[in-house]
Amino acid sequence: MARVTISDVADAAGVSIKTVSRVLNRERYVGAATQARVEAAVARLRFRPSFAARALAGGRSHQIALVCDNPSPYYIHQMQLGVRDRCAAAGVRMIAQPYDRAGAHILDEVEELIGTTHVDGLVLTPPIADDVAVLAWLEGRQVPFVRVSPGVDPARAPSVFIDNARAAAGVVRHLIGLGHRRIGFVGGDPAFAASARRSAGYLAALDEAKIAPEATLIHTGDFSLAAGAAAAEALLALPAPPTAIVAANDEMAAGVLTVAHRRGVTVPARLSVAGFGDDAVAAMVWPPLTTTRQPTRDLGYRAADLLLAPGADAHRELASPLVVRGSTGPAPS
Amino acid sequence: MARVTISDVADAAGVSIKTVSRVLNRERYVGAATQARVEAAVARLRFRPSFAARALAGGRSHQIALVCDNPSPYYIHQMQLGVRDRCAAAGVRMIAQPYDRAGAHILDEVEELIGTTHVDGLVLTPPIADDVAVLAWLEGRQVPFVRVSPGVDPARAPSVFIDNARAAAGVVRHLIGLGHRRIGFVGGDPAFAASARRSAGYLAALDEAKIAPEATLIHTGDFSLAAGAAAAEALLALPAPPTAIVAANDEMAAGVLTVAHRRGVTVPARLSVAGFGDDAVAAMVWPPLTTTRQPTRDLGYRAADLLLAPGADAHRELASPLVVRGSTGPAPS
DNA sequence: TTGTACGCGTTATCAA
DNA sequence: TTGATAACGCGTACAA
Repeated sequence: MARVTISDVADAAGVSIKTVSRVLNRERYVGAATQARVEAAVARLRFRPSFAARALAGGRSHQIALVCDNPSPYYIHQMQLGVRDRCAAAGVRMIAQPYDRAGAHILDEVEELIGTTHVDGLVLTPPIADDVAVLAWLEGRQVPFVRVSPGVDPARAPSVFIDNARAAAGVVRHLIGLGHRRIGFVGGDPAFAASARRSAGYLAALDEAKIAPEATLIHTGDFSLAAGAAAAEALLALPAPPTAIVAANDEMAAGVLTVAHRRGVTVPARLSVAGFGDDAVAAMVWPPLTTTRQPTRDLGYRAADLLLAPGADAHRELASPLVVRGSTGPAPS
Repeated sequence: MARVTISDVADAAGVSIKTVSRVLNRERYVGAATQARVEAAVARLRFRPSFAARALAGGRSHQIALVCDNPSPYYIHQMQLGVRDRCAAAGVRMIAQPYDRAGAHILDEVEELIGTTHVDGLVLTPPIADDVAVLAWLEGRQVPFVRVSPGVDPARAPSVFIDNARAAAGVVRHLIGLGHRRIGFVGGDPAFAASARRSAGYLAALDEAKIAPEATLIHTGDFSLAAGAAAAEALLALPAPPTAIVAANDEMAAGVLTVAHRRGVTVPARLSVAGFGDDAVAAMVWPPLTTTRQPTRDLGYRAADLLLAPGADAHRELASPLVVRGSTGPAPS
């Protein structure tokens, strides 16, 4: 019942506690035989070092925090699993800290998180990754952190990201290649830098094909399913409705599909819908696309890697997950 | 940039560190004036007590963990937010610990979690809430924990839950009241106790109405959207397809809807679909139901309350979220 | 009502 | 290559 401490292990192995500590921290200068004895004792006693004590004495807590506040539960979940996997492999604990933007005062939350838990580092996802007050405070405290998909001041700290404009342009280009000319767009929450980039990509692809953008075909959402549905209602009620709709994330694409189905618009015979982003909702479209890419989890992997093994290239652009999702078909003639 | 400690606060307030500690822990016997001075100093210095030190010295870490491994990101997200809210109000930090069942050895994970982090308690969600090895180990270590929706041995520890059988029966009864006689059912993952209860409710309601259950109308899924879609494929291809389908959770209901739409089956004119569970995917059905209930977050609230303020009724049955979701309409004649 | 001395379990420093 | 000892920041027991 009582906690097993380092001294217990030391006694069991017949060495001093400092030696046990050396083995635990993989320091140099430990005799092979000694090391084996210690490791055996650790395993036999099921010894687990106390993070509290390690943090107090050593200044390292062996924990990092994943701070996220995102509209998509799928995104959060994949990110959590991705970061967690890499942390586990590195012997570090990830503590997930979900927030809701409504709760305001994110800086206070971060200050308290750092002050109380002593985490060794942070992974920040949008929109917190772009909160300059948070960034400044962390820099001041010299707390290591990695930004996921940074928008403002992207070179400011280590980060992982994809080229959102290029990826969005690719999706639109694909639709244009299928013969679509009237392509609707449902943009994301402006609070997320990715939204603007995806819009830019949409416009760039249209421009490339000499298609003039039309204001009535462009809507702004907030990444929620309901927003996708609302945009689709408006788009499909147009006198000249689009033959294809691109949504800035998969959840909004699902919302578009829902409305299309309800209104009896066949997809893709009369409409093509392309989502963008996580694999999450991909299964909702038809046929369900089984992609090998897991963009969000991948971002989590890389973010954790960057935090745990710094020194490598600090700004990683991941290959864009340029998967065209949804029931994309040729434009009706 | 050095850490602000209790002694700094003590100096600033002109008292001893013990007095500061008293104020922090809201102990009795502190002069009003003293308390005010200390609190002022705490605020001015932005002092944050170190969890590590508190855990070491006092045995309390002021942290609890939410351990979940669930197929639905929506569920996890709502649960995390619910538990987090209550913890924040109580001055306790929630550290979310998502797992994937594939990773096996959940007992090891829990042992390590407790051993290293010293969390003061655990919230366990299904299926971990029913892992008897984990339960036994926690009891042995006297670690407080709360089970969410326990299946096996439900009285074994404090828990929060709803009456799944009753709720499922209510949904089915509602459909029967609309004239439906052939009602399909897509069950959940057998690893989750709730699945069996929901099936039982379905059967009970049929029995009540003297409707004989048909094997071809009953499918088993795993709570995923794809499983709902697969079941719908089979059900709608039947010579005598059901006029209504009940899914054991909302994600599978969404899968059913997707397939129905794809096959040109109008909902609800020719088919009614009822999901069950989280609000999450409710918006996907039509018309979007705005319910005031948030069943999963509610479970999180209560679970946290139970853990943080024990002594109250240790086994809380929440009112069943008996909301019939989806496009339920009368049976076609 | 307030303060003093000790210990929690680990790492860091320095000596052996 | 190892071991003794002093921190780390806070709570607890006791004394004042």
